[in-house]
Amino acid sequence: MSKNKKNILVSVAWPYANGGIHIGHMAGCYLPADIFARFHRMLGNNVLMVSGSDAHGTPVVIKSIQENKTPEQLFSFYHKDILKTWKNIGIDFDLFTSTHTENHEKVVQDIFLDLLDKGFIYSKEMILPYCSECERFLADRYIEGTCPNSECNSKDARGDQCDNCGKTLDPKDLIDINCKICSKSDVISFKKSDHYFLKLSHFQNDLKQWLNSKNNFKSNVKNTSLGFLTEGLIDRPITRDIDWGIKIPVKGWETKRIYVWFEAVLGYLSATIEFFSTTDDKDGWKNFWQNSSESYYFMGKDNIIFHSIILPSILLGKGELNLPHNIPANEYLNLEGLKLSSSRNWALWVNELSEIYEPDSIRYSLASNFPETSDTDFSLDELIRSNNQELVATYGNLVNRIVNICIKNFDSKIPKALHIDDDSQKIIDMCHDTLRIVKDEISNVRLRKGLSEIMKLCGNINKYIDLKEPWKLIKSDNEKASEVIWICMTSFNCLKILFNPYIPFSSKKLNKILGFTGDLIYKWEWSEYDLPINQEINSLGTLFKKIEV
RNA sequence: GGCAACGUAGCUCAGGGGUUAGAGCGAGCGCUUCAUAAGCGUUAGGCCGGAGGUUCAAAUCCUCCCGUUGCCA
Repeated sequence: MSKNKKNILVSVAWPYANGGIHIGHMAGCYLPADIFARFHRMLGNNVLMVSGSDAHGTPVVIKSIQENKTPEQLFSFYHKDILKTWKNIGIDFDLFTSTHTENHEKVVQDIFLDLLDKGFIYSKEMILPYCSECERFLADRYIEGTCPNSECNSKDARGDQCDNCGKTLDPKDLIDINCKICSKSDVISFKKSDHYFLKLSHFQNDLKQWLNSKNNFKSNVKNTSLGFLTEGLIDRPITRDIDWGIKIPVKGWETKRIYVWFEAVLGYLSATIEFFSTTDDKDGWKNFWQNSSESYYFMGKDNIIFHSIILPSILLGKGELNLPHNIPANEYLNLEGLKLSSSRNWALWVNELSEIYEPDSIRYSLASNFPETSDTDFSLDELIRSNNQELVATYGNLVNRIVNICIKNFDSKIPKALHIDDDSQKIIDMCHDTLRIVKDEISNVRLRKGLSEIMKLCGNINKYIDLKEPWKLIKSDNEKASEVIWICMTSFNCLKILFNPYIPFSSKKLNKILGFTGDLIYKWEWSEYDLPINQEINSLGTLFKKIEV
């Protein structure tokens, strides 16, 4: 670990291991986090980017019953599928683990016992729906019946809410209730069951003070969280009657498990501990959870309060652990105007998409339209358009036109500039400016703005080329032609850096085209003299392929 | 029902009390030909969801309404 560098923990929401990753997940958190992490690694900061599959919980159990598998088999299947996605699209985790590890279980149980010992966790009796056929307690949303609202009477009301009239329900009020899992009626009864509760109410004031001080939070995150506090925090049960999940480390509680929302958010901590457990520095995790380290939590907007209220409460209870530095939650990405939905199969799966399109094409089209301030819309037409009109026409073609001139007229060697005129100097200045601007934008997690600034630089280099007309200079003024080609090449060497967090595959290729060998360690540093004169460039074809429709 | 965010050119989105409201794409026109029919220039196109209010001044702040999304009950 280098000194005088920041420790940046990039925490990314844990995907449920009951399905694959679609473009909504990608735009919501995985790609933003990856861009952010790659950028900080380039700055030379100590970065740890962690996440993992959320293996436990009722949705995994239900899906496994439907697919006639064990929960473990189901989790294992999707965990592998998700790992494949990261590889396909270039999401570069330092550790992508799961909640189904011994390490995670131990971390969660230790914290559970610590909070229990401190009185932040207490037990209380609840009355819950129980299915005699399935022999299990059911979550409210797994029982259904007729809506008690006389103006509605919908037969598809769930125990927690009626989708038809939108009313929130108490499961006991449902008429003709039946079990959603076995689909039988007359099997539901209400039974007593003891559960542990997290004393959220205790943290109300500390959370309010903390949230009020977070001026770097975006307004949706801050206001949603503060609004939640205004309503008054209510203690929530953190255990369930289920047999798939983390065991409760207390005698007599063997038939119950810890509720996913309590254990999954602790995954960030357990994953950090797991990462360092395989190194010589077993206590290294503390560098990312204590003192001046900064933690960023990437997620979709539906997940905000788990990271702004629940996790901070647990961390405050445990003590000596940093609260989130920033929670750059994104809004939602729609697909052709409609909400993404796995159950209605309205989604584009990243693994399927990456079989057809280059990862950088997918990354670019998503990043140029990240839902950072409002829901945004995505379509395949838009992916093709942004690939062809922006990546191919503006950036790829820019590189290609100059590389061709260099190959044909300068024997594939980087030429030397004897003089730098004002126009050329402007390009160099623009490169420096763009590096500075984009650094600021990415640091503040305004990733879309950063990307558009880089494309603007591409446009300006194209303008410079049209102004200078090097294809004419070659015949009339070779010295001037050399200057123009050198300026372009050295600015490409800057573009390679600027684009690397966003579209790393093409940056790697550009690095090779420019004649560098081996895996260059990218740094967020550039000088016009970084590109050696006379270095031989490589003809490796275009950076991007046009998508024919 | 409550809270929060959002509603801006044909499309996707920026902006956010102060001269004629911005970008990219799409459309029209012109220039160019080194390049992946790529590049450059230029024109057209918007009572900034609706109605009130505050202000010398509102797309921007406030209230209400309508719509979209999320969370909570």
